[in-house]
Amino acid sequence: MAEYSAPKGMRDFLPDEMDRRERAIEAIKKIYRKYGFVPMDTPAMEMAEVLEKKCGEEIRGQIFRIDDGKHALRFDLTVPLSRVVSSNTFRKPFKRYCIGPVWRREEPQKGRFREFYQADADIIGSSSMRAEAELIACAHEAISALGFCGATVLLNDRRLAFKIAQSMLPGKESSLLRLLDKRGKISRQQMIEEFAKIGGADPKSQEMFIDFLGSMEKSATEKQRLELAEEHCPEAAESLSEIISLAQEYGRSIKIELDLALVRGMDYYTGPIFEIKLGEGIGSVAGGGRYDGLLGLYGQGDYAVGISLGIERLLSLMKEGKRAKGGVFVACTADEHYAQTIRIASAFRAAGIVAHTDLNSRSLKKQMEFASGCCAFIAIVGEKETAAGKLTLRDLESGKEELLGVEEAIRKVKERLA
RNA sequence: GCCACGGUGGUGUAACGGUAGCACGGGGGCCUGUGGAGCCCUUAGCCCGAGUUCGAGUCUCGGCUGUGGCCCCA
Repeated sequence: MAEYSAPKGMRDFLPDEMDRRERAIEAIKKIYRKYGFVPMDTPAMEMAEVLEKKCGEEIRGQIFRIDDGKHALRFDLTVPLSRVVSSNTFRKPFKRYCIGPVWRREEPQKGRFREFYQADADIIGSSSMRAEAELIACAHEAISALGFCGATVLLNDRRLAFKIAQSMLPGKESSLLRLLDKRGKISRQQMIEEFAKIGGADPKSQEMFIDFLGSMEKSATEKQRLELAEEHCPEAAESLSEIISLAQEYGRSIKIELDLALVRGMDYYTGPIFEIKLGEGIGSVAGGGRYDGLLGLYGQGDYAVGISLGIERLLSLMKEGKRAKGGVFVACTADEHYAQTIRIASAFRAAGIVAHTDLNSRSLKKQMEFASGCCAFIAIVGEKETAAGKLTLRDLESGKEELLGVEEAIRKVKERLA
């Protein structure tokens, strides 16, 4: 056990791990850019009052405060975005992405850390459901770019959920929504008991509640669920059906399920909300929704909708891949040849090939040993090579070696690594 | 914030309350220009602090931290 370790809930990313992270982040960035999102980032810390303005009590207690509470570390990427956009003029719709760390002071556990990365894409300035559909399609594509297939999008609308809750337990909507969110995790009997606890003890409410649970289970088809939505909140139902039909046009055969009990945590959502999950028993890997009210808290209000990919969860589900052995180790047999070694390594690098040189003046044997752990080739530079203006290129896998000019060697390496 | 179980070199592990060992990894050598094997040397550890005891890695308590669960969330 080291005397000093990373702070609680925070991690060091060693090279193999970091390599996977960077690859995943690059893959996501590439998709976001393809959909026209531009990069934008904000500081790790914000004025505390900015963060406190709109976050539930739960998150408030998780904020990392510094400077006697005057400043604090951002707990998500959406609130800082709202601050920036509400006091700047961007051509609308403004579409940005941001991949970076956020901090929450919680008890660490599976898939949950005190410092973790989110990959957000947001659209500011569009009230149309086209924005939702685009975000869903984009996130779906990003997730499949990471090698996951069969992702399912769960879709609901805050307005609808609220209306339904209101019809059953006026005044206790948020408790009821939280309870509905547990559906599937606890038994039906427990659901009913919990429902009674939060105020639905009378037979009439219970009947409505059981009725609703039953109708959700019975509504096997999207059409039936939409009809159920229509009954409670026509405007939400219209939005939902629009999102579904638009999303189908992205040519990705995106599987969308209406989940009338989907709630999501952040209380700034005002309209459609969505999550993406990869399968039963695996938590969601992305979530988002419309938060039209948030920007107005910081200045100029505007429409806004966003989605956030949970990098940590996605990475933990990805197969552990070893870094590929690539590149060339340019070995040097004696100090007087090191200058030539540098020149040859530089030539490889100029050609786009990863090149190492021996920094520790070690024996050729040691250099071979080291090279075999990370490289595909070793290029030996010694007396006879320097004299001939060439190098000995050895394929570390086959063990074959030959005396080549630098240009030939580069061609050979490229051929092999292609 | 709550609950359960853990914490021995960098990693993985062993040691009845009695000298902290082993393997892998790292560095060097056997081998002064050719790797993956073998052998040798070396490096490096009982999470922290109290208590019980002649004596604590081992028992007790507290803290820190890790894993998992609850809550909540990504």
